[in-house]
Amino acid sequence: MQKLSRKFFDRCAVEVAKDLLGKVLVVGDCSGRINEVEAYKGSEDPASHAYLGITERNKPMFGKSGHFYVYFTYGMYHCLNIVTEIDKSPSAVLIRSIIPLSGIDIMQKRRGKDNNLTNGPGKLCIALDINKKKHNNLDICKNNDCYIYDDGFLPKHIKSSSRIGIKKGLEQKWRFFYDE
DNA sequence: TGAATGATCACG
DNA sequence: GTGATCATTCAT
Repeated sequence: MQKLSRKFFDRCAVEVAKDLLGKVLVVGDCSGRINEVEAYKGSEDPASHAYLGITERNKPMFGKSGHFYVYFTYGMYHCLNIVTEIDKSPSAVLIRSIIPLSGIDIMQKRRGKDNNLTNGPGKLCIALDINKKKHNNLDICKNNDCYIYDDGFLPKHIKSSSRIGIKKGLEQKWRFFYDE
């Protein structure tokens, strides 16, 4: 079980995004394997929250890599990102979907009736009880409750497409996922 | 296809 | 302050 270090996250967001596929995200008593992500870069990416510069919300993206960036959207949902790249380069990887591994009963309880526990950015934050107050800007390289580790699993075929739910930056195929 | 639902942002 | 927007989800 190799816990991912700062060095892993300190690279181009697109590379980190691809390499995060198959890794295991741990948040408290729950965990799941990452199977869908999106990369968001800073000044060169009009779809990124960081495109227009630093604000109160996107501040974590301008900080050190290996931190959570959690934001609240559509008045109802949280989304989870991992900050990447060196120092002040404001990039991040959005975790869009995970496959539940442990703490499934807890996640079931939090999500209610729906069988699809964690197959969407808003859903997985509900299942893992991720919110801005507790998790935003958390250093996942130095935390014992929240971190990502490599258990040796390698996705067979990684696919890519345009990112979901955005109007700008559709030409970049920075959504990455795998089926098996 | 559209309603839910409120933080966030740019503007002034 | 104000109005538009929004890296979503769920029920029609």
